[in-house]
Amino acid sequence: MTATRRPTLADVAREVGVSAKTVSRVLNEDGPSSPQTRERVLAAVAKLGFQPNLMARNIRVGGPDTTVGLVVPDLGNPFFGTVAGGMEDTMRGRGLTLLMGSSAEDPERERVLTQTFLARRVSILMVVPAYGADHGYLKAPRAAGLPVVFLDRPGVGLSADCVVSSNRTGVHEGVSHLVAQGHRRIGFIGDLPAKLYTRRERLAGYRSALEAAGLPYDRALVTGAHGQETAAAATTELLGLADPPTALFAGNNIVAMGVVAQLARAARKDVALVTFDDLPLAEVLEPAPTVVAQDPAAIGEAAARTALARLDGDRSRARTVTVPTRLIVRGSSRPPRRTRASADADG
Amino acid sequence: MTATRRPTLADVAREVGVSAKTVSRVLNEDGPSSPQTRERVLAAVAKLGFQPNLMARNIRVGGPDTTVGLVVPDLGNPFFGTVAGGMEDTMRGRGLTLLMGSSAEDPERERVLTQTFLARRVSILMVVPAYGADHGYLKAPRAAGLPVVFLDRPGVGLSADCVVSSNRTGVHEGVSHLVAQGHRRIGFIGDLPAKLYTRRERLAGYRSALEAAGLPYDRALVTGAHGQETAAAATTELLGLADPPTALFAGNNIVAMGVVAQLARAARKDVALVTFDDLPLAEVLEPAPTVVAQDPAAIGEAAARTALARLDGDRSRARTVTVPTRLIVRGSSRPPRRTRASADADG
DNA sequence: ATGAAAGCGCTAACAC
DNA sequence: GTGTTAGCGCTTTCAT
Repeated sequence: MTATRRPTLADVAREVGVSAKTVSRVLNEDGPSSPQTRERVLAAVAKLGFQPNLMARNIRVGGPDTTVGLVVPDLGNPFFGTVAGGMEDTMRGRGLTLLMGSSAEDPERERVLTQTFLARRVSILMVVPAYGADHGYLKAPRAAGLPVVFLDRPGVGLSADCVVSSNRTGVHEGVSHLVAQGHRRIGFIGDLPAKLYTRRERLAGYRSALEAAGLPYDRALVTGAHGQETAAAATTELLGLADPPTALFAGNNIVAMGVVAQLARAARKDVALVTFDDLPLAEVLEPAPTVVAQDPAAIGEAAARTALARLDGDRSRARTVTVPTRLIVRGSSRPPRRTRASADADG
Repeated sequence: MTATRRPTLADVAREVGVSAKTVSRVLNEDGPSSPQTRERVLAAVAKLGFQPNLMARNIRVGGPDTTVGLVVPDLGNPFFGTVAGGMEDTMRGRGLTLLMGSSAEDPERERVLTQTFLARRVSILMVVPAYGADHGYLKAPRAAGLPVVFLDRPGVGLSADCVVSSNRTGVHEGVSHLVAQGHRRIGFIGDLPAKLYTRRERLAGYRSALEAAGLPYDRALVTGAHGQETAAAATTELLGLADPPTALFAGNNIVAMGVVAQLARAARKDVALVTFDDLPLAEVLEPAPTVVAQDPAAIGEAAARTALARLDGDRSRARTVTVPTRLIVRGSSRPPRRTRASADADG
């Protein structure tokens, strides 16, 4: 089996006995062409199995490639997968293809990946910023007209469009719900590192809810985790406090899974729980977790729409789109049992 | 803010006062270059923010682009996301970037996506075939040296490398486990359509396990579902039979979620369950599902390794790599309660 | 150690 | 309606 060279425009032209430009015209429905040549060109294309080289085309046309570069921290996390899906659905109509890669939450890898996207002359760049990354190096490409959109978290060192969930108000709502159920001591297990945007925003929502309820902010009740195991450990730690919380708030989907697992193992059905991000099979768990659900597909769509508007010439200043979260009340956010601690507090 | 033109090699050359080729040499560490020119070129590159145009490079070099095209049926399904992650980890060392798109399980969309990948001259093409798709059109590119690997399901109309889970033996093992627990009537809820490769293979494993145990194959116990809701309905249907199953086997992760949810809603903890694919938070569910776990990351890695070997000149005939599944026994596969039906059967 | 010219596969701009 | 020429940004080849 010899590796046959892929046919080019010129090969097709030769086959038909016309010029390359004519073939190009037929294929791109550019200028006019007689029905007959049209026919014959198409036949030759089919016969040779010709496939236009998009790279060559793009290079000549000079415009950007019809791809969208997307950097996420983790391909296996369904949250980002669903974001990508929403994005793709919105982009398909424009003939844009997704270039996708994982930064593994590592700024260096994010940078390398971004650079190869730039080298490919993507039409649009979408980035879920890795913690600690600086995006100053995107200033020039952005100034040159490349739409840049940050997802889930704002970028650093660069003012660009950004699409995030309503972290603060979402958490506020979730925590207020716990307060309304009668909880006075509510633990917060955020993501890590503590300076991560989502962590800060969500913690702010937690604090504002406490404040609104006239409840004190107790640092001992606030911790963080990265991954299911550390979230489980954090749960154990909070529940082991001298004056333990009667309810917990979990700061993202992974943390939530760790907390749910640990509460189940410890058979602590008495501890109320609200999580950020919905969980698969949530309604089946006992108790079923009350959640502040994000809408990842909507995030992807919003990002796509924003970027396409830029591509279409929108030169207004960078804006932040906030995609609303939704509180889904299930069984896990029940009122506190009256323990000695809470009885004391009430007294 | 004027849209500054992106600098080219020639711009850098002009800035330094050397020829384009010299700049090219420095950047690619091709031929020799004096330390001084090197220095000055690098400085100019940094100053102008020059970014080589990969498309232009590839076009001249003639080889394929350093991208890998991957087509999956659903970006939001973590199974495929994890496959992609495993793949990417293996590819990164070779400087390959992932082009990823969703076919939405639609042959037409799969074809369009594949064609744009071909037009981009990807180095490798990876496809999770949509049901009903025919891949004959990939013969020519494959003959021309493009490594093609099918994932999860074999391709149709084209003999190419393929990486699949050990569907048949995995299910055999899972069903045999139920048999060993004393179950005699085991329902099978596969995926749909019924002719889908994974469905057929898994059903074959079910039948072979029954046969090995000397149990009859009862068509009434075999059904299928697509999506969580229909899986729940199928569960209800099977359990409503005159002579209902005491155990169920769920044919994939989505079906599994529907079955778990329905069993929970119906409070049927007496029904044993084994699922294909592990579930998030499985250990926390009550009862915790026994599963035949796939290893999606390993599938991605195996696919990547196979394709890279082809890229490196491996011309041996197409092979199928089978990635082993693993039976994880949890609480859901308990022995049957003695019901009248089973007592009759035993008598 | 460096440069000039030619060309990768395609299309823009102008012929005719 | 079709062909010619030039050139996108880069690298190859061959000089120097």
